[in-house]
Amino acid sequence: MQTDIPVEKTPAGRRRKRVRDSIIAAAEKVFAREGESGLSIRRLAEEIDYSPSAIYKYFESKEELIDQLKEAFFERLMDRVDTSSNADRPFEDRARACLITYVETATNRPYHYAAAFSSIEQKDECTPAAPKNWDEFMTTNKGKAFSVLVNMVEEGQALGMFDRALEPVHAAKSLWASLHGLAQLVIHVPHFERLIPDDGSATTTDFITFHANLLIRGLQAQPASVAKDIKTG
Amino acid sequence: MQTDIPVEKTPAGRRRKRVRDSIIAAAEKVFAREGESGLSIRRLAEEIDYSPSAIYKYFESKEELIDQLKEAFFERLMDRVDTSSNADRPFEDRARACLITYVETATNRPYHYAAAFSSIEQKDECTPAAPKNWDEFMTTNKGKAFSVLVNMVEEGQALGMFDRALEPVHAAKSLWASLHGLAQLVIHVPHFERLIPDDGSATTTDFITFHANLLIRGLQAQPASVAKDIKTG
DNA sequence: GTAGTTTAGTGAACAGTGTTCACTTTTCGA
DNA sequence: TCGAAAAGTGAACACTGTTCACTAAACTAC
Repeated sequence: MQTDIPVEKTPAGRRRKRVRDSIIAAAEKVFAREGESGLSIRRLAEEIDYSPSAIYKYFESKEELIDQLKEAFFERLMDRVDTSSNADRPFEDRARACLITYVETATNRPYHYAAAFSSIEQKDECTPAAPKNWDEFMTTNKGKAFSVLVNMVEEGQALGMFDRALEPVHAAKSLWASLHGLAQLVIHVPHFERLIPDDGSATTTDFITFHANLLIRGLQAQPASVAKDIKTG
Repeated sequence: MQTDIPVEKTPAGRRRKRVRDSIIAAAEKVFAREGESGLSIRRLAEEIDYSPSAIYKYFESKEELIDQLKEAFFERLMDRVDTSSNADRPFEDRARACLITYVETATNRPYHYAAAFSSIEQKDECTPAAPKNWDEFMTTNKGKAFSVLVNMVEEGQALGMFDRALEPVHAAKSLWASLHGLAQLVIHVPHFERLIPDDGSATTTDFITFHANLLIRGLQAQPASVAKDIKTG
């Protein structure tokens, strides 16, 4: 029983990988459509024509399986955000695109994104897997996605477009929170984008753009009288 | 079986209310400490010394019970945000306090706040309870909390402190998203406030204040060259 | 090629969940 | 006091994740 990453070059190893992948594929299919509550081990087993207990030869628990889905999703998210922040365009366009990509990728796979933030921090030390310090966090896909934001802030500051008084990591955390929040509201609040008194026909994309513009505005260099209000830590 | 709001002036009615409240109290106690996963009907029944099926004489389902907890929490949230936005202080202080109160109240009851946004919108019409239009939403406690934000934006615009080019409801939605996101990250990302490369000693409150300041900055009146970027819908 | 040891896969079972339903007991109004 | 309505119960149903003894296949070493 070796569910991690050892050599898989022997025929048996390939066969094992094939089965494992088929489990993940089936799980992905169900999960994307119905989320965590729709995905049961027994249903999964039925879908791939194995017995429920067989799955436990490939994954230690349901949680580990779902963690794989979440990590894979975050890798994708990180990749897309990174790509759009490296495009060959003026900085402000790239910055905006980067923010918009984050929210759109998240909302396109609502169950994945929602599940990725569904566990709650326990104040005790019962979850040893949680990255405690900065370096550990930065090896996570979440951490990598976050570092894209930090780089973006720093580049904006270097260009003189963003306020240099802002601590880049703080500003990036603030940005992350704002993006995350919009994604969550779009996912969890029914018809969030249509929540307008006169029932305007604004699309989700329109509002995401509006939000991104507002965030960028907050980061921009300000008259001294305003900027001095911001404490950097 | 009448689980809603009829007259409760008769002795039997009072007794019924007492039992119902004791169920809610027990549920609240467990839920605040362990969240939805720790709260089972059987455990709840044990705690109040009734049989599990007795609970179904008072609540139609576990979901209805939890919905009550969530609504009560949101009423409290709304109340606190409203209070801090009506204090006798300069506008900017009130605005900041209002934003900070939202996040702090949310993070003080992590399971309540997380649970309040845990259901996912179904594109079909399977959830008839979801408020579809603006007016219906505004009768919700969520809606009322939201309207506090709208009022705040409008007051800031009237005072000339916030950019009048911003559509108030859009700006409020953007604000809500940013606050919601910070609350969620603090709740769901372990040690979010301590996520600093040099392990600075910034507290959660410090960061919430930083975030609020940044948001207010984004709303403030801008030079025309910047403000024209914002589309209002 | 055969013996022995891993590995793959299974079915039954355990402990738990929300929920229902026939049933008894209590309460209360006429 | 009688009868109806409500309160409360225990057993059962259909699920869930997970474990474990067990068999069947596959690989390693002689």
